[in-house]
Parts: sequence; structure tokens; C-alpha cells
Amino acid sequence: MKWHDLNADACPLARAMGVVGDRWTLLILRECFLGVRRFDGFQKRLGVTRHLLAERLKRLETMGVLERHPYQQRPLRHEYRLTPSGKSFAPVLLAMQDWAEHNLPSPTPTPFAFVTRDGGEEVEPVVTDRKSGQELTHRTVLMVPKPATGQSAADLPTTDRAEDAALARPTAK
Amino acid sequence: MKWHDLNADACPLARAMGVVGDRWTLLILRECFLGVRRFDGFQKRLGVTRHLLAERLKRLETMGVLERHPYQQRPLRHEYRLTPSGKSFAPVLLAMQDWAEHNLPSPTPTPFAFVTRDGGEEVEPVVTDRKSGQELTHRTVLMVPKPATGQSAADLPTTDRAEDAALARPTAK
DNA sequence: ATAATGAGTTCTAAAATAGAACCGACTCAG
DNA sequence: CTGAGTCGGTTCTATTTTAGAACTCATTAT
Repeated sequence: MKWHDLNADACPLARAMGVVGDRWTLLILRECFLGVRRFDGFQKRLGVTRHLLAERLKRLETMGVLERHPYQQRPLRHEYRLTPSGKSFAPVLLAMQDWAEHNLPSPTPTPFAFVTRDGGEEVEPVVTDRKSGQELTHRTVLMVPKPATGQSAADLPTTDRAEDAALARPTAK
Repeated sequence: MKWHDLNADACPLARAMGVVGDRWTLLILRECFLGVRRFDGFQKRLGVTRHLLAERLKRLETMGVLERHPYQQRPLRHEYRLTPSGKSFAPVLLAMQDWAEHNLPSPTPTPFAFVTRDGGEEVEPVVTDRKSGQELTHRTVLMVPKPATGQSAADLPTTDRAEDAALARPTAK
């Protein structure tokens, strides 16, 4: 399977991998959220090669996550800014950061924090259901194939699934 | 910069990229949440090469996200299951899926859904602050460098930052 | 005139990935 | 007992990606 095939995949997660499925892209977005906007800013802070950085920025632009904005003529220079799509990526960063902080320990402390814009207090991200407000974790939520429109979920282990559901649920514990 | 250096990075997001920073790993985890547990199950559903799949599973195991579990002797065979760390990755998947669904459109409908374990209703994931319950987006939350313990945030564009904050805040709009 | 800045592009070498074939330890059908 | 099939890999070569450094071009600063 080729890289580009992912962009057309039916699964949103696969399409997401077509955009952020590499070592650098998410870190570039992190820098965007930290306020970095220029080529050399990204390059110096990340240590990514200029070649790759140029390519990634181009991709993020064509995918509508960043947009280039001229900040001077003569010579013409652009800076990169988050589009609405890019800005709406923030919750993913929050969730990912929170997971990594709790599950991939490090001797050095986290070099940044998420704070409220008003107040400036540090936040603790939780994924919840908009309607019920219930916290969404592996214990409360289940991922199910949609046989809905069209195609197979045929090769999914149906017995294993039930087993798994039982296992993940706080049974006998 | 090499792959492996990421695992020791001070930034949790960088460390996360050391684990899920490639095209396949997140999709393997998706399959785990869908109940797939065996080598051939992953291979057939994802179309990833056996070589890479073996490597990724090994990495996920050593990073403590999956664990191997013998399901038969003679010949000895293992299946892969989510560890608590792996299970706690669910919110990231939720957030990512939601972002991609809203920002990377596709003609084909999403082939799976997240439903509550009790009830079975589809959920709509929102990232909120645990304490205040406030929804966390680019408008309500700000990512700030922590000059706290030790090192520099020196090369961050401080003026640009303020500008950016103003821009992202719903001012003059 | 010389150096520096900013945003790239262009090289070559090294690493990762794709794709297919192979292997070992079985089980099962005939 | 033979041959086909399953499962979970490993090994191989060919192709893509990535790393790392050097180079370009326009312009400003010294």
C-alpha cells in the first residue's frame, strides 16, 4: 500500500495518517500552536532537515491545515498559520500529550503546558460525550464496525469481540 | 535526528511520535480496539507487509502498549492485547477520528462508530477540562512553554505569540 | 565589499518500507 | 503416509523516504 492511498481511505483514521502519519508533522503542528510561524523557526526548534520541513509544510498547506501568508514583499516571504482546520486539531494534541505524559515517562519535565486563555490555569484534558457529558474511555465506549452502508465487517472476529468487550469491561474486578 | 532519539525527548508529543509516528501504528491500534488480536488478522485487514507488522507489534509490546499472550501451546502462538496503557489510548483515537471526519472529507462513509458500552448509542467526543468541564479548543486553551525547571524557551517568538493569541481569540469577529 | 538572513532547492548516503518468497511446527483430509 | 492448509513469523531484493550537508537567490546590515 502506498502513502497516498491513505488519503482516499474510508477510515478517517487512515486519512489522518495520510496527513500526520510521520515523525514530524505533529511536532510541526505543536510548534504552530506555540506560535512559531516561519520556516527557520520550525527548522531551528525541531532540527528537522530543511528538505523535509519544506515538504511537510507544503503538504499541510495542500491539506488545508496551514495557510501561507505573505509578511513582506522584497523579497517575498510567507509565514505559515493554522487554518480553522488546523486550529481544530488542538484537542488531538491535548489528548495525545496527556496520553504520552501518563504512559511514556521521562526524567525531564514537560517543557510546555496547556492553560486557559482566560485565567491561565493549567487544564487537565478529558474526552467526554457532548450529549451526556460522560467521560469516554475504553471502559465506557466501544468501537464497532458499521455494517451500515455497503461493505463487509466480515473478517472481524465476532466471538473474540464479545470476549474482548467482556475483558475490557470492569467485570470480575 | 534519528528515530530513537524521540523516545528520550523532553516533549511528550515527541515521545508519542516515537511510538505512533508512522503510517501503521495507529491503524494497528484501531484494529486492536475493534477486537483484532492475531498476526494474520492485522495483516489481512490492514494490508501492511508482514515484515513491518512484526516490527510494529514488537515495538508496541516493548513500549508497553500491547502485550503478548499465549493462546495455544504446540505450536506456541501468541495473541496481542491492549495493556492498560494501550487502552488509555482510546481518547486519542476518539479525538483523531473526530478531527479527521470533520476535516478530511471522504465520499465513503466512516466504516465504524464509537458507541457507549451500555446503551450502544453513538457518542460525540469533546475534549473538556476535568475540573471546570469547559470545552477545550484553540479558543479556550493556550499552549505555553514552561520556563519552569531549567531550559530555554528563548527562541520562541514572544511578540508573534501575543499576536497569535490575539488572532486565535475571537476578537474583532 | 563582505557578511548575514530567510526560505528554500539540490545533492549523496543512509535508513525505512514494499512486496514477494520462504520456513517451521503443527493440523486435518484422504 | 502424503499433501494441502494455517499461523506467525523471517529473509530477500527493489523502491521510497529521510538525513545531512552544501548551494542558491534576493535583500538588508556592516
